[in-house]
Amino acid sequence: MEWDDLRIALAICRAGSLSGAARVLKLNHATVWRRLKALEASLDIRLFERGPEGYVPTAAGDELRRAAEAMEGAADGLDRRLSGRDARLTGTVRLSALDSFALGLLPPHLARFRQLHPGITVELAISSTLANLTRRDADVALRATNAPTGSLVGQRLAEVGMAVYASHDYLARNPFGTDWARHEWVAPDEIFAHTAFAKFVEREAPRRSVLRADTESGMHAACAAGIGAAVLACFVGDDDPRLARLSPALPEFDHGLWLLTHEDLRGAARVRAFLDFMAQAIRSDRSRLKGTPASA
Amino acid sequence: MEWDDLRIALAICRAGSLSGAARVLKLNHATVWRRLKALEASLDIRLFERGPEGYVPTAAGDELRRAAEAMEGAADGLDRRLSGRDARLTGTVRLSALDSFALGLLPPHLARFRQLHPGITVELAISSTLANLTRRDADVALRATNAPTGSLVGQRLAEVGMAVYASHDYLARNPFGTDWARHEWVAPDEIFAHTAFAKFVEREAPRRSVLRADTESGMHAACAAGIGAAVLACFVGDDDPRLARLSPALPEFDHGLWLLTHEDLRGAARVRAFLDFMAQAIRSDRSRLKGTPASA
DNA sequence: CAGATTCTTTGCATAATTGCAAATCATGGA
DNA sequence: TCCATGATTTGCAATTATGCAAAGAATCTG
Repeated sequence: MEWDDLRIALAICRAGSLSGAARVLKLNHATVWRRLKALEASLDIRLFERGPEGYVPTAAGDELRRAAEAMEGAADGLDRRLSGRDARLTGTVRLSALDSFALGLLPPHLARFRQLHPGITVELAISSTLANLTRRDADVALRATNAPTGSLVGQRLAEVGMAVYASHDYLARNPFGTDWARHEWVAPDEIFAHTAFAKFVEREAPRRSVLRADTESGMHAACAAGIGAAVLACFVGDDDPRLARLSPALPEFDHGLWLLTHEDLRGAARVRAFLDFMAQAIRSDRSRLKGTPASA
Repeated sequence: MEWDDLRIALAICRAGSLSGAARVLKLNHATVWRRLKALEASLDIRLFERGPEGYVPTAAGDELRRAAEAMEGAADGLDRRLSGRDARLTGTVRLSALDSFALGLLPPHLARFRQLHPGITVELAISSTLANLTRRDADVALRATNAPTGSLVGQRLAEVGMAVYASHDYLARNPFGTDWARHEWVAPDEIFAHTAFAKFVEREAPRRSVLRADTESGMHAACAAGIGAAVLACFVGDDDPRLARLSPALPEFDHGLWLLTHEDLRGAARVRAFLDFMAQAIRSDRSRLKGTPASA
């Protein structure tokens, strides 16, 4: 099956005639006719009914139309990117985000933003949930906090719910439900002993931490691997089929998710575009982020 | 731009040579060469670097690859639907993979496999580079090892190169080049003190580990955040624009990447399909995995 | 109804593409 | 270093695809 024959059949679908398609494709109409005839022969399927309305796609012709449109989208997107014609907005936006957001929430949104604005390079600076590892300047920060500080301005997009999770494997071996003291725990590294989670584990299950990690992704991986229970963000835990949730969202861990930028960057077109896009994208995820039962 | 030329360029991406692509496409190699040359001329962009590794896609070549794969998915899906051959294969394939492969290498291939075989569910069990966290059974394992063990059989697909990386921010503050003893290090957690990397850091820079992690992803994130230098897989470090490579691929860390399965699963159609697909997909990434200078 | 217009289908000549074979290049092994 | 092997690049002839023009069919208008 020749891919370019699919393109020709698509043009026939759209024009409703061979000569119309030929004009659009800048081919001789005889060529269009022959290529369609060859395609129908190779597939051994009639793609069009020929009648007073001209060429009308059969059911198979409709299937072909959908596939060919997807191919056209991919090819045209490639053409625009390679020719540099799709570069209205340019520049770099530096985004600082926590690792669980960077890995669990942002990739599809960043991919979509990239499609919309291929001229904008997003530099993602991953920082740890459990520590503020760097003082690097970022144009935009996605922060789990309860209020913006300093010269940062922004908008609160969602509540981030946290809950207790454990893997099905682990639970098969440790069927203790919500009896936290009997569980083994994947806990924050000791340098983060001041966090709410660390305090929770020390209070509820002293000396039951069997593994410690310094990133939420690390704890997530270890929890999923069956080492122990952990308190994870609901949007991370609920999306992982290996995990079961053992508690409702715990209010003592709740915090807001803010999209922040520097006051003086708000007018920059690329930053504006990014902020607008990310705000809308993350808001569309807010029930998932909150971890309400509807999304469990 | 001819759609069928994109298909040819995709075959070159995968085979890494003109003659390899010609064999797959059942074309004469001279035809492949000319069609590529014509495509590069029409786009006025170089799509491949030609070197000792064969044909290696440029950035534009990678763009083309993605678009062509999407087109291929649409075309193949159409072919199957029109021929009634769709949905032959069903079932579950459980894949065990190391976290750096799971996060850095596999997602596009798994997405592609899903397109080809929507009836097959792939369950991904992520395990840590640095520890074998679980004894769960997997149908297929992607392992960085030097020989298969036990009842596992498989094929060696690539060399995985490891090298020293550090972020540009870190290097601006610590311009010590290859003087390892003066660097600060992101190192494996102490429970993994037996690994080649841990021994390397103890030998080259005793007591200079400023942060430890129990996953390669965690070390990667910390290295990228500017905490210190780290030994990372080349396919992870080279693809991260925040990182600079401070060494060539280090032979003492080199290991093979094997695609393994149980002897008794080799005949299962879904596993066979998965193995065949993944072997070809990962082979096409082999120069990236090896971390040769051409891809740095 | 006849004529004009448009579309589809076909035959032939021309142009473009492809395969074949050879020359050239690069790499690995003895 | 030489030889073998495989890959890339090039020239020529053969094959295939395409355009041109004409024949045939369908529809519309006066």
